[in-house]
Amino acid sequence: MPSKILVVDDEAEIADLIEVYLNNENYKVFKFYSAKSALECINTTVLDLAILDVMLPDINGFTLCQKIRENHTYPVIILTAKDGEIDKINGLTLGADDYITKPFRPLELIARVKSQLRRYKQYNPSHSPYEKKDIIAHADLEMDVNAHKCLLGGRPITLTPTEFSILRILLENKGNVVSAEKLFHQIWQDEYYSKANNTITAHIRHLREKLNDTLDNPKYIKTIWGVGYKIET
Amino acid sequence: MPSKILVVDDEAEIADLIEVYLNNENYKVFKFYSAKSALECINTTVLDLAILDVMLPDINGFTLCQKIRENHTYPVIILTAKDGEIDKINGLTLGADDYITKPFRPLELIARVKSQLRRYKQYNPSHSPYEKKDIIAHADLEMDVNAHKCLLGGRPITLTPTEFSILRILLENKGNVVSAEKLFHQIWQDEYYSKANNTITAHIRHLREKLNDTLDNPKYIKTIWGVGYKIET
DNA sequence: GGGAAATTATTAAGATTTTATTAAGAGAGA
DNA sequence: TCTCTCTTAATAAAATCTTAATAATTTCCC
Repeated sequence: MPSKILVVDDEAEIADLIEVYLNNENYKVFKFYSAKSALECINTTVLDLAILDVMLPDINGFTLCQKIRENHTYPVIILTAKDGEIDKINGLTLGADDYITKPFRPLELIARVKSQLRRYKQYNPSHSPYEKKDIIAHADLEMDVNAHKCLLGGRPITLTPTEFSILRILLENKGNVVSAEKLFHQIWQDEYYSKANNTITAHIRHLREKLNDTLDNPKYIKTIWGVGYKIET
Repeated sequence: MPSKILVVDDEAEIADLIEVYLNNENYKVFKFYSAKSALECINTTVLDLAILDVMLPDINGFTLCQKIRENHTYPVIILTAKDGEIDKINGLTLGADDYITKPFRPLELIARVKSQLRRYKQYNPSHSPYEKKDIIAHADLEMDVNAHKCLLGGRPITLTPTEFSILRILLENKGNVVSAEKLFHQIWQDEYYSKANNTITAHIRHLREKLNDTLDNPKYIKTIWGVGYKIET
């Protein structure tokens, strides 16, 4: 399975150039010209590396990097036109793994990408392609994230996008409680959240219905009163 | 435990300078002016990172890097006077994790060191000296903060959010007395507190009930008269 | 030191508030 | 039109807080 790489740069020529070089190395590229459009990808796709430009029109690269770090540990390479030392140090401090100044030499970029991927995957068995999970399984539940399929005891059940996301997030945090607020923010980015909002509960109900979960003895989604929901390990 | 960093450079001033900066960050530095003398250290010491100059009198930095990679996976940063693209690409291809050209800015070097260590240790639990799990244990009590679980002698007991918070705060201050007022403020931020308020006491009672604590000889939550509550070490 | 008086803590039960579930239907978007 | 999402309102469940009575501990005055 080829590594999946996120590329975000508002200068289309540069993003396109990077894409060409990465494709040439057989990587799967997810290219975006704005941070906002990239955010959805970050929250729904299992990625292996991200290349972010700092100067984006909507959200800057540093912030985007932090957003990634909230839930992921794959390497992040920051690209920038500025060569300021402070900038570099900031970038690296905020969770980036490498910092490359424009204009860069494509082959060096590729070399740094390879180096980061080697560190991330080869030297770190838990991230290696063999154990890599685009398929999340738990008990007799099985989710194929890319295919957007969900099997319950071998039988397919149809989930709406939101239901799918909720179940995926809960499974990714298997064993830990996830608050309604966190679910909300993971799914709808940083929109306003209020406790009066009942949508998460509604979707949870639909999910439990489809999973045949009873409230008094739920097999999958447990309610932790006053805290959130969780799936037991 | 401070991270252990190998520094190899035949230019003594540079090696010494790096050592000063690294010591300043509380790293333990193993400094050598030649590759040969460094080799023994590589084979006998458990290191966390290596900074290697390319132009060494005896064995060049690339070779040294490969020697390290024969048995170790900790990050290697290559230093060089040359800014050639081919060199950089070679270095990164041969197993290095980063490549910095001289003259370099010390703070950038430090930032890159930190970034590499973060990747190596923090993002990769198997190398991390401390467990990442958020578990507080005391006697036959065990709290998993993320899972919002509490085990008493291996058996799960269900605590309400407030009870959970109180027990957590007491355990975090194990050995020290925590006043009712402090508990109150930790849990309900900076709301008004009055001694007439009996809520903390009520929750303490529920907690003791669930923990099977008797008042005359409490195993967990002791009352310090006129002061507060504490859990003995 | 002994013994009220004052202070502080515990207990228990039930009212209140908070939080979660349910169900049905309106609204948006394909 | 159909599915999905979100809202509303009613209901249910659980946790929290209050009250008041009781118990324990300290204070302090003789």
